[in-house]
Amino acid sequence: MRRRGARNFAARLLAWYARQQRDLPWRRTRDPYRIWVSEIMLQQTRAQAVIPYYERFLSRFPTVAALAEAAESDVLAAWSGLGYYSRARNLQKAARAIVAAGGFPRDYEALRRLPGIGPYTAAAIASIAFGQPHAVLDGNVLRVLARLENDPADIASSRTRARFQQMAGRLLEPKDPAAFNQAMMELGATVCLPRAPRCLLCPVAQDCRALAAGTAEQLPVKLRPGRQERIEQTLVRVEKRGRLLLRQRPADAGRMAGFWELPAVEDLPGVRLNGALGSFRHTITRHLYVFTVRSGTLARAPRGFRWLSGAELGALPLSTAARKALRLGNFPQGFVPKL
DNA sequence: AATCCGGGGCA
DNA sequence: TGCCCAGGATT
Repeated sequence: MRRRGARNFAARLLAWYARQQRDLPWRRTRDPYRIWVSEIMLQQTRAQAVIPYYERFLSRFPTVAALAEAAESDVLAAWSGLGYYSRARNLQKAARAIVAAGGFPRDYEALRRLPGIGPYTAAAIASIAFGQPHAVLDGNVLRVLARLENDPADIASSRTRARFQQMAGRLLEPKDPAAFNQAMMELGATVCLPRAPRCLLCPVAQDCRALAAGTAEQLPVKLRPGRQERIEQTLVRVEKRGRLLLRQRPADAGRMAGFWELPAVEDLPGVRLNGALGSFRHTITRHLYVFTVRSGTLARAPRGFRWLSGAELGALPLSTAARKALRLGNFPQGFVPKL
């Protein structure tokens, strides 16, 4: 980059990546569909968390056509537990657009027009699946670059991001954009860690101005307090003849639309409450929910509710909060909520 | 430019 | 407990 030029930087990085990269399932294919699915799942989600979902999702929907033809509830059920469910809806919308267009888009601009594909994902697919010279900029790359340049700018600001995007583009090795991009992210994920970076193992330590200055652990700078809000709520598990009372969130609900969840106590006028089954915490973005779960009885299902068996639950998108609530007891028989 | 969207893993 | 994660859409 500076002292020795971008070429030598890329050479050191790529040599390291060739030896030290993790064996991840999406690195064993060049199928654009599989690359695409992996990139969507990896948005704001760690690789280790993605792996089991990735394998299951692809065995369930092996091709773009299979995904396009599926029922949305099946797609959501396969995504259930991964979070950010608009990713799954947009993935299927995009699959239908790809089928309608007659093929997978190959260039950055066309990829960028698909729902759920922003600047990062378009660059990732264009480079990894099609070898095009677009530099990715994700949380890992931002951190690596801030440290390489010892740059204290706020990475939450869009100006800083635009500047770093240019920087990444200058460093990019045009002979192998796929490996270069993945190597930058791999470095951030396994060596250039947010706290306690492993600088002794870093293949580009000689290029790093933050290491020389002793500021690596202070970088990157990210302003934005974002206070957490605490919300307490009581959920009720109402059972009748081996079935559980659940309700489906409306299709136009802002978050987790279409997901099945347990009723809160205020949703059930006339419910008779029994003992407490336990409590648990559940964080959604910046809200900390503290749920208490009680069992209750009710003669008939109120409007919008249904009685569901354990087998039926298994095939439906179930909120993670509902799963945690069901783990507190033994209902329904034989149903073990995955988590 | 600020907010919202899930959920888990880590020190 | 707070922070971060192969971000994107909406306002």
